[in-house]
Formats: sequence, structure tokens, C-alpha cells
Amino acid sequence: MDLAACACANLRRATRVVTQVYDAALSPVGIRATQFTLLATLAITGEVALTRLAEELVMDRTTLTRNLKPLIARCLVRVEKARDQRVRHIRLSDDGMQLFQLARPRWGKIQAQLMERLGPARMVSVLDDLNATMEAARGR
Amino acid sequence: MDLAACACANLRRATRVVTQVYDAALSPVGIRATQFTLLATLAITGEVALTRLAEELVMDRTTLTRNLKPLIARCLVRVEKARDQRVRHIRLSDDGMQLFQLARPRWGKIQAQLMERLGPARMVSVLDDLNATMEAARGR
DNA sequence: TTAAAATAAGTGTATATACACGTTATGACT
DNA sequence: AGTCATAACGTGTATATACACTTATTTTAA
Repeated sequence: MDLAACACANLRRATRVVTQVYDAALSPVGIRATQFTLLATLAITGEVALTRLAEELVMDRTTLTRNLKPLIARCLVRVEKARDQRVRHIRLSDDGMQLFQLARPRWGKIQAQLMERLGPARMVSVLDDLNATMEAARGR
Repeated sequence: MDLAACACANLRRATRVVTQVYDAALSPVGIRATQFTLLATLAITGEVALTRLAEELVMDRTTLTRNLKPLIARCLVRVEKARDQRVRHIRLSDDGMQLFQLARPRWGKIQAQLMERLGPARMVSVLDDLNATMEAARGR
């Protein structure tokens, strides 16, 4: 077996590089790629329970708790107890929505640039391969 | 633009899932996927300067410093000053090589399982796409 | 030859990730 | 009503990641 073909190492390496590029593109508005993803997801879902949001993102629940922390501290995201006192409902604040709208074109620019360099067909292939890999790893 | 098509978010999500699987497969020998990659790379390169190893891995130099720390603490990796006193030479210890040999079949098993689920052609496509994406993000 | 530029590396800080464990609240069953 | 299983969540700890800044050493150039 060829160690250079390690799916995990190749994924992590590509993720490092791509994340740096997206982070740099979003830095003028003061958020990172991961945070942009959170804001974007919340903008789509609206108010949602923490655990369900974690499932949506295919992210460990405790990771999400930690990732939300800086956004809550900046009042971009609000947390409220639900009727079921165990449940936390998460939603964007007005400031959070505003910042998301500000960040969105920056995301679009860097996403489009990457798409241009890869070619649209290749971009589709990449996204499709990433999904297939994820499902294969999950044993689906 | 479709936010669900974010290359960065899709990469990070797939990386989370795949890393968990590789970490679980390697946990019986007491290392993580990232650490396995470091050991494997050092097994191939032999003694190498820190900065050059970071370039090899396409990893920030300071990230590599931090990632090496637990391996050095466990005496799996040794660090020595070079003739040029600024340079640190990194290499596997005997224990490190032994642990790598122990971990390797576990890596091979999980890598083969993923390949089986994806199919060999799809695996090639995944690795190729990851490389293309990385190069595109780097602006090459 | 010495002062300035360049190179190699480490540290402070902040975020990202997840496992193990503990806490609190619900619901179900006796 | 009381007990017990379950569900939702937070915290402790450890690793992963990288930027900004600093330190030490080497090389270059005046």
C-alpha cells in the first residue's frame, strides 16, 4: 500500500490549504471559514436545537458548542432555553445576519475564483467525491 | 451561488468524518492519524530539517512544531541541532520506527476498507481531485 | 570588519476538533 | 409518587491549526 495515497492525509492537507485561502478572504470582515459556515447554516435553518444543528453539520456536538462560543461572545448568535429545559435553541442575531450578508460576497468571490481555476466540471467532481468519501467513511 | 457547494465546508466536513475513522483505527496503538502521517513521512525522508519537513507536508512550520511535541515527549521522534545552529534536524527514533511498523497494518486495513467501499477508480478520482483542489487554492 | 538583511526556529494567542466524563431534566414504569 | 433509564448539554483534557511576534544565528554588503 502506498502511504502517499492515504485518504486522510490527503484530505487534511487539502483542507489546510483551502481553509487558509477562505480564512484570508473572510478576514476583512472578521470571521473565519468555519464561522462563516455556521452563520450560513443558521441563516438557512433558522432557530434550531444544538444537537440537531450538530447533526446537520456532521460535527461532534461538543465541537459545535466550542465553535459557537466566540460567535456568542460577539453577540452574532443567540442561545435560549427551550420549553424542554435541556434543549438549547440556537439562532442568528440581527448583527449575525448582517455580518453574514457582509461576508457572503467575499465567500462568493473566493469560491468563484477556485471554481474558475478548477473548472466547473471539476468542481462538481470534487464536491461529489467528498460526499462519496464521507458516506463511505461513515459506512453508509 | 449555492452555499451548500462551499468547497471549504465540504472539505472540512469530509475531513472530520474520515479523520475520526482513521483515528479510531489507530487508537489501539496509541497514535492519531496526523501523528501516523508524521511518522510515515519521517520513515521515508529520514533525517530532515524542520522547515523542509513542513514544506514536504504543506503544513505551517509552527503547526509542525506543535504537532511534533507529543511525539518528542514520547521519544518517538528526536530533534538535534545541525551544524547551522539555527536548524533543527528531525528524525524517527528506534521506538518511533517500531511504532510506525506496528501502526502501518492498521492504517492499511482502514485504507483498504475505504477503498473497497469507494471502489478503486473512485479512490483515484478522490486523491486526484484533492490534489487539483490544493493546487488551485495555492494558485498554481 | 562590522552593521544590516535574511533565515530558522520558538512562543503567545485564538480557534477547531473530539473523547471521556459528569450534570440536569424528561419520560416511563412500577 | 418514586425510581430509573434516557436524552441534552457542558467541562476537562489533549491534539490540530496558523497568524503575529520574538529570538538567535548566519549571510551579505558597505
